Amino acid sequence: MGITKSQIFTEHQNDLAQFFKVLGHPARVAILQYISNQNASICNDLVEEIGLAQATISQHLKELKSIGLLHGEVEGKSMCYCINVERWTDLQNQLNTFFNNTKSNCC
Amino acid sequence: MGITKSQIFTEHQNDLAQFFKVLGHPARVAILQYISNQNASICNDLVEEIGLAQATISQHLKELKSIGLLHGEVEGKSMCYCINVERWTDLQNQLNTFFNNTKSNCC
DNA sequence: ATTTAACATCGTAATATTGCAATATTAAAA
DNA sequence: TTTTAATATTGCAATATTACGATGTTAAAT
Repeated sequence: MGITKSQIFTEHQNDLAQFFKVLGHPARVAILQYISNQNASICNDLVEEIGLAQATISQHLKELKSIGLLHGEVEGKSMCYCINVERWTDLQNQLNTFFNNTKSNCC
Repeated sequence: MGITKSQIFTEHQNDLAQFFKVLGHPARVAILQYISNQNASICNDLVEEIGLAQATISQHLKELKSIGLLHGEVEGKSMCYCINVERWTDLQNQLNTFFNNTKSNCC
């Protein structure tokens, strides 16, 4: 069907999966890394750096914004995008909690 | 197009994104959590616990196996699935490295 | 040997995602 | 005011994902 049955999972499971999902595309990984190296970035730099069409980069930026990982500031005609460090750290902690709670031995 | 342009990204970016992607479905999060709580699990338990069809659970298990996170052992007619702790820890370290390297202040 | 139980795989329908061209929108520059 | 530059949005085509019924496969139980 292509539709995820979110109703049968907990809110936490859905949230966690949503975070992972947004990070689950190489363009979005690359965007985060590039912004981090530059300490900030305008969209046009990303288009040239990454090599996807402007519309496509814009879409990926939107998804990263949707989970609060990026925020953009208008700078004249440009947008300055940067990582929301507080959210970034929060997310890292959440993922580590998941990893630590899910470790187990077996078989 | 629906097709990711993997060629334009580094192997590391693609690998990282692939890990995130596999974890980016609530059913797979739920499977990992359940297996962890039980310390191991047979597929049929998961079908009852999670409430997806057997074929669907089997498919999700396959994806978790594809990144080495789970391994299954034949136990008579059943399969005993469990988390590959070594791989699990390795993955956690990789993700933390990514998070630590990608932190940045801005704007 | 048959049956049964537990999984895996296949085929398929429905929906989601990716990517881009075309077209807004917005603000500075001319 | 018109132009230009930078980004967002829309509309689509191609491919991927999710889910499940039906059908294999395998090993224990009868």
